[in-house]
Formats: sequence, structure tokens, C-alpha cells
Amino acid sequence: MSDPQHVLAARVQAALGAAFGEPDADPVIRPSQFADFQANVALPLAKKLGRKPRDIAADLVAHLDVSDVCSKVEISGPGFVNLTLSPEWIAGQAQAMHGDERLAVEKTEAPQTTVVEYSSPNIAKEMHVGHLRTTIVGDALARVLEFVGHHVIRDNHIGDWGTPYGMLIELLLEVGEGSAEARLPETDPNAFYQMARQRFDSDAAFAQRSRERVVKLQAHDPDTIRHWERLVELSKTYLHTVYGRLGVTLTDEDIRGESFYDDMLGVTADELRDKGVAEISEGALCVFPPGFTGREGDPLPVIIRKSDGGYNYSTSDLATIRYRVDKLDVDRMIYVVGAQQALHFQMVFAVARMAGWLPESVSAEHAQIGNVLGPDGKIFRTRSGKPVKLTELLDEAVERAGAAFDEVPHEEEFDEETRRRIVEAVGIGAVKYADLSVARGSEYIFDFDRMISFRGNTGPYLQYAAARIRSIFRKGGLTPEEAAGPIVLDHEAERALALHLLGFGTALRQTGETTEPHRLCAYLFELASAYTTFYENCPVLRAPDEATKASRLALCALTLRTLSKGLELLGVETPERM
RNA sequence: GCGCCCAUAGCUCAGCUGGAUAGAGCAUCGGACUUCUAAUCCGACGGUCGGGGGUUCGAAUCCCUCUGGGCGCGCCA
Repeated sequence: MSDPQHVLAARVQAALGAAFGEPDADPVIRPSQFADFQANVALPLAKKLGRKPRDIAADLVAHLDVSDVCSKVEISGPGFVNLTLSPEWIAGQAQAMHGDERLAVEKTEAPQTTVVEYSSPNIAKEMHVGHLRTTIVGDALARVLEFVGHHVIRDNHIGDWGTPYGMLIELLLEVGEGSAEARLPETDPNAFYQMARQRFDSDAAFAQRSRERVVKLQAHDPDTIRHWERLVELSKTYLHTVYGRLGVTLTDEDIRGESFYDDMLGVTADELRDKGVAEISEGALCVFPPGFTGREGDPLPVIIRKSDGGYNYSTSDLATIRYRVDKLDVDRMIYVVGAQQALHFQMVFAVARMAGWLPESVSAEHAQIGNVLGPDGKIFRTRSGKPVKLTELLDEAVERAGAAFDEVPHEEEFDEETRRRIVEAVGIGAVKYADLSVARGSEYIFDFDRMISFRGNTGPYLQYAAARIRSIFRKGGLTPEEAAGPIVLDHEAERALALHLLGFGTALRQTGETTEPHRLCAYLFELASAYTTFYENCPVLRAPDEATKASRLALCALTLRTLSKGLELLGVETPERM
């Protein structure tokens, strides 16, 4: 336990128990502008106990034992308890963090089996920027939750079973399996989809065959299934390409698409009917969860089985919940999906609870993802109005990173391959970090110039901070592992840096609990800022004496590891040099 | 019509679940390279937190209301 906020919380809580018999009161430890932290508990407690806040604070301080942790404790204002940590304590904790494999981030005491459902593209089409954000955010959440000790099940709930497959299969048959066009799903899925769409819209016979093909598909006609499998395989290859370039951890093992639940849909619907949860309305089997109303104030249905006997994705999502609860024994499900589907998930969760498939002990959360907007404030599209293609977007980011790279005079020559890898890491990292650093539910305006900038809360800024640290070790002729310390904090910038380092675990835990990666981004940005201030003020290799140099090298090494680990958990690479 | 989300500096965004004087980056202005990467740093300027009411010791944060935007609302996903 190295996080000061936790240490102080425990101490204050002990004092609360001793002084007032209130060991369970929230000590309300917050960062302070007048000290390192402040405990605000005296004010609400004064209310509860009917005493003056300052008296409460005084009593609290009298019972507070922080002599080994704090150098100063004082009461100020209406009853705030300002806590200033001693540099020795901070240094000791930083040293411990430095010596720890996991940077003193303890694994959670209550590990949960957690499904993170993310990316989930409809593989009939090409991925676009919309998919990018759910993929990036979901992957970061999966990594963070895993690192803090949860059992994470990544779940790529791809759309591989919908109506579009009828026409895709018909198109595949039409162009011939061995043809060049038949490989499009692997290289340019959208082109293939558009082609099918166009045939569907312009040729009634083709459309008719497509509809019949959907029926055959759902009836598991062997020949149709074979073609479908072929298409899905090609799509998976395409996904691999994209995920590989993005550095996303999803693999084939994580794919559990809609087709996976196909044979559970019937029983799901039947059981809902048998339990009396679902009823027939206008020919369709529906559930009307209480509290949801539609346009005319009438009850809003979740359609379980269409009047034609087909199923929608609500049913598929319900089957998915049952599977996860019954077979995977999950404690928590996180759906990293666009904010537009909020109502859908609310209703599906409600139905699952009604049916008894989703016990109170299991949490189901929709981690809403806001839209990415263009410069005009509307859904991000190309000038011609089409969705922006993912690969082209990434290419442009990398190209811009390359231009920036070439503008800067470097001390050494980079061979082409090294340059390519740096520029790729910076370009991709910039795009990913931009998705992560904004609160996930917020929409944000996509802006290449901002995200590729080396100033502000951007990927490149953090990468650059790490690269500068590595540069110091190269110049100094030693590795970060060799910088053992001991850490001593004399300069204000050293102290501020070390203190900030100690907050890493809290940042990770909060990110996992709230499913908000931007918290980790904010932490890392502040860390990089604190490092830069240190860098400007505290010469490392030219430190005044050997002890100071050893201490600063250790701080550099610890910062580098924290920065790298943090970025790694966000899925952002840190190049050795830039 | 109902429901959900949003409105914070000229622009793009934070604000740690109710704490003291609301923060960053960009832009603007002014400084710092014979010094470990200046792709950087340090200042300055800039906000009646959309309006109004309420809850309380204390509100950008919670409640109500109004204004102005976004999204969703029966057989698509």
C-alpha cells in the first residue's frame, strides 16, 4: 500500500474510531491546494454529532497518528485538516515502488470474472471510425482490469449472422469463389458490401434470392453454411489485419459472434413465454418491461420473436447474458458500445432481470461511447459524405507523424525501418490516445493537428517524455534496471514527481471501477508534466554529487516504468527514440 | 409527446462522485537553447460554470424549472 490517499484514509479512519466511535465514516481525503492532501470529514461529522466543525477537527487531529507519514498536520478554514507528507516517507514509498515488479499496484482483494464486450463490428461491412473508439476503449479497459487482478474475458460480439449475409453469399456465388472480387471481404469489406447492396437494390431477382438465402442460412442449409463460413473467415482475416496494426489484444479466441448464440434463441424465447414474461402483441412475441414508454405513452416492447418467426438482436443479447451468467459464471459485464444503444441495453437488462437470468449479484453495465464528430460537429465523414475508412485514417495519422518527425533535427541517423516503426507508433498512438483521453461518453471533434501535437494531453507528448528518459540512460551508459537509488527528495520538483508516482495504483483502480480510461490518461499526463518540470530543473547526469545523481536516475527509471506501463495498459506503444 | 445524454475561457476538453481562490492544451502576448531530445519549458491574458429557483455550513457537481443542442422510442443492428 503505497498510495498516500489510501494510507491517510486508513489513519484518519482509525482516528475517527478512537475519537468519535465512527470508524466507518468516509474520511474524505482529497488532494489539496494548501497541502498534499486534506481530510474533509470534520464538516459532515460535525453536522451528525451536533458539534462545531473545528472542534471535531481538533479532536480528530489529537487522535491522529501520522507521525511516520506526515511532516505537518494543521486545521484550517471551517475545519479542513491539511496533511503534508514528509519527504522521507514519500521517498521510502517511491523506493518500494521502484523495487516492485508491479509498481506497488496490489491485485484486488475481490477479483471478479468480468466480461468486456467491445469492438463488435458487423463484419459484413468495413470498420470505420465509429468502431475504432469502442475497440480502443474496450481494449484499454480489458488490459487495466486484468492488471488490477480481475479475470477478464474479452468478448468480440461480432455481427456475423444478420440479414446482410443473404446478399453477401449471393454475391459471392455470382462473382465465383475463386475470383478476385471474392477476396474483397478480406481486403476491402466495404467495397464488397456496397457491391452486394447495389445488386440488391437494383435487381429484384437478386434481392429475392438473397432473402431466400437468409432463410436457408438460418435453417443451417449445409451448402449455405459453407459459403457463410468462407465469408466469415475472410472477415476474420481482415479483422486480424486491423487489430494487428492497432495493437489490439483481441484474437479469434475472443470472438463470440451472434451466430454463436443462434441455437439458444428458440429456448430463450420459449422460456420467456412459458414464464409469462413475454406475450404476443401484434403477432410478435414481446416483453414490456415496466417503466418504458414509447411515442404515445404506450408501453415499449422488447421484441423477442418477430411475427415472421425471426429473431432480433435483443433476443441474441438475452441469450448472451444467460450464457455468461450460467456458463461463464461472470460477476460483471461491461458493454463498450455506442451511446445510442443506451435504451436498448436498459431494456434488455430489465428483461433479463425479470426473467431471473441476471441476478442482483451480477452487474451489467453499458459503458457508453460517444460519437466521433467531424470538424463541422456532425458525425465524422469524408467530404463526400461517406464514413471515413479506418485504414485511410490511420495512414494519414502516420503520415503526419512522419512529417513532424522529419522536421526535427535528430542527433543520429535513423535507418528507414527504425524511422518507419517510430512514426507508426507515434501516429497510431496519437489516434488511440485521442480516443482514450476524452471522457468516453462525450462526443468529441476529431482533429489530427491536436492529437498529433507534442503539447498537451496527447499520446506523442507522453511518448516523448518516455523517450527523453531513455535518452538519459543511453547517454549515461546504464540501463534503467541498474538505477537502484536510493531515492532522496531535496528539490521541490523531485518531491512533486515522486508524490505523483505514488498515485498510479489509484488511477488504475478508478479507471477499472468507473470504466473510464480518460482517468488514466489524465494521471499519465500529469505525471509526464511533473517529470518535465523535474527534467528542466534537476540535471541528472550532471547532478552536483553522486548521491543526487543516483537518486535522480532512480526517479527517472521509476517514471519511465510507470509511464510505459500506463501507456501499455492503454494500448499505446512507447518507442525507444523519437 | 416521453426517455436518456450534453451546455464550463475565443476554440478543444478536464473537473477525482458535495469542499477552500473552477483547471489543462490550442490561440494571443512576453520570455528561456555554449546545458541529459527546444517535438520542450516558464510567465501573462482569458470564465456571472446556458438562465432562474431550491437543498446546506458549502453546489460546476444533487433536486426542480426554463432555454438551446444531440440521441433513442414495434418487428434493422
